[in-house]
Amino acid sequence: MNLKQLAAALGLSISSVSKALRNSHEISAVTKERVLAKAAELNYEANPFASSLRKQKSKTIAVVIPEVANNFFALAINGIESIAQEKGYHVLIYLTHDDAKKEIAITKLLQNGRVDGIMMSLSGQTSDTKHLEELKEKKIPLVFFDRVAENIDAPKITTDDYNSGIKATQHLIDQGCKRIAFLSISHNLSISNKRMNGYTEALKQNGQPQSNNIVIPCNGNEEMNIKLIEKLLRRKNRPDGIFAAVEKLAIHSYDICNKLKLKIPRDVKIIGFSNLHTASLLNPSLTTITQPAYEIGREAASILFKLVEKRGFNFLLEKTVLKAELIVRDSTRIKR
Amino acid sequence: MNLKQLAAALGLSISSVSKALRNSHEISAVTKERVLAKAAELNYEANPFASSLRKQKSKTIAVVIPEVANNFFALAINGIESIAQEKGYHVLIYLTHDDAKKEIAITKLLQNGRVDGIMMSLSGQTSDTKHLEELKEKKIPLVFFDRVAENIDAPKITTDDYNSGIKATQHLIDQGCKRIAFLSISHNLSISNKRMNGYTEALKQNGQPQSNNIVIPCNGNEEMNIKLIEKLLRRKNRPDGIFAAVEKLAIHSYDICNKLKLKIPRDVKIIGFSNLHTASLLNPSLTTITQPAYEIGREAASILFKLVEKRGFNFLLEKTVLKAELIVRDSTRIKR
DNA sequence: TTTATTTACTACAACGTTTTCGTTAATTTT
DNA sequence: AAAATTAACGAAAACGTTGTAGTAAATAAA
Repeated sequence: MNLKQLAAALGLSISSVSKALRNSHEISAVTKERVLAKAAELNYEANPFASSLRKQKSKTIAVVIPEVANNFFALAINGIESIAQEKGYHVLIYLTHDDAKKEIAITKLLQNGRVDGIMMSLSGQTSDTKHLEELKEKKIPLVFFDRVAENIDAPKITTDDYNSGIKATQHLIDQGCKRIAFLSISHNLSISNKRMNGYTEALKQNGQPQSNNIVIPCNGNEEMNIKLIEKLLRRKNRPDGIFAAVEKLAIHSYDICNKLKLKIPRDVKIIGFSNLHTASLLNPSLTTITQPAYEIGREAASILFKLVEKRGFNFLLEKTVLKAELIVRDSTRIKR
Repeated sequence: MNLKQLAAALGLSISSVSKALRNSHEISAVTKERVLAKAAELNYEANPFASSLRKQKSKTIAVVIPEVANNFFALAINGIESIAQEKGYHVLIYLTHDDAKKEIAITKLLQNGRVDGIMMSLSGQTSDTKHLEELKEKKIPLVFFDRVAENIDAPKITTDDYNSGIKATQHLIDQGCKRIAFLSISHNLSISNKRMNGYTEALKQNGQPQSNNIVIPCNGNEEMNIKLIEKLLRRKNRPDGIFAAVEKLAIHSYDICNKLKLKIPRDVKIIGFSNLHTASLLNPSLTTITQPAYEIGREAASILFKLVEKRGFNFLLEKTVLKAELIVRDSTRIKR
């Protein structure tokens, strides 16, 4: 069922039917009625590829993220999808699994007009950003969220990672921690670095010497991370507080504490960035810095659509910073 | 950069270049080389809409699921995406949020050739399946996974829900439970019904009268579900075992036990279908029936691509049943 | 009444591919 | 050497839309 057949069934020209369907003023009201009725009757739906080809618009956006089995990204997708559905857009999803090569391959796929815009959260392995600059050169609207590329000129939606880093670290200090370790992810990621800077700053503010900083450079490799954390907790002067830059590292820390028979929070207090909805049910419940993931998704999508719909407007390059929340639970509670 | 420009740059006709790019035997080896080189140099990528329009193929599939902030679906997407990436397909994602109306609206969107195939897990509110029949009528390849529509003729990938239901219930019985409640979701969903049938069967096998069955009909509304579960646990002869058809209901049960100061597993033992990766870290750790979500996604995607690529082959209507695993943890452990 | 203007429609040329069908020239077969 | 085949390319017609540029008839303005 295409325009041609529909037009034939109506005894009208193809162009008239097309115009009637998009409610052009060139078509009389009665004819529009007839066309709409017939289209509904024959279950006509415009071919999206013909439309896209002709209009040079795909009504589709891409979401490129490291993974989906992660509450933060899942919630962000929820937010993105809600806006996309409102606006009548379609959402393509691509997973990098924190692999820079995949990220590059994916951006290649998106250079030929398949999508009207891209929302992206960088892979932890991404250091070279040539592929992102290519997207900018091709004028494809691009918005970063959470794991942003600082050196690329594009809107960025994040949380206040630096302040949250301070808040988390200060909280551990307030709970009596003397030796606090920071579990970082990829030094390529600004979120990791900002959270770390917050950590460093909080220690400094509390008069701790730089030499007290313990930064564990975790990365994409799970097994390696687990080993690093285990090694950390086996040190003779092991930390009494852990600040995990990311949910997974907090979970690993729990596992290893269990393995090593270390009691949380008695032996080690743990805080982590996390959107785990079972944080309160963990044993012990996990103190978290929780990001407004859903809102981040919605905000990022809104901005992307503004870019998409008002092309040429490049005034939307500002950063949007949303507030993350410290939720204190048992994993950092002082045992009475 | 399009074929025309590329052809001009090469001094060849459009059709020759097109053929060279798809490695046609009509083009000499030397010319092919030249074309490939130039295409790479000029960074040529075929316009996907023109190709799709011409070939009547979109190289895109749709994944329609209730939600993404759920480990089962997130892992399934991982599986789907991994196969799609191998095959060079793109993945559109649509969330129904367990709303039948949204599901219907989404299927409408997918009827016009936008996708070559659809993978679907039904919303819990879906009772009428007319919209699914329409997809079948339009000959759009369709594969169900997990939350399948029994009455629609399409490949279905599930886990052995009935047997898992028996296993879960038997486990509770073995752990000494005398009054076991089943928290169902939507009576429209065959997975819920099958799990319930397993529950019923296990009770029967253990000589319990039908009147001992306690089935709580939960549904999409969270607050309502929480109230139902709370009411259940406030009964004077409250159950000493809960079998949750779905992860979220198990989590709610934990919350309510906390609220009512009921000790798990002492007062109530809890088991649930779940892919929660923190199940072992909960307080107490949660006994689960865990589905091979990633494999389900991969299997469903593989079958879909077979349907897509060998159109007309309708022999692939069989059901695929994968095994779910009972993982015993503390929430059902007999206290010594 | 003649000339503008508006109304309601149609023809047709894109959009960028792919593919069928020609068309030469070169090669092979008789 | 003539005929038949093959190799390598090009012209042109789709695919299904949309928008521009007509074109009649009807209405309004002169």
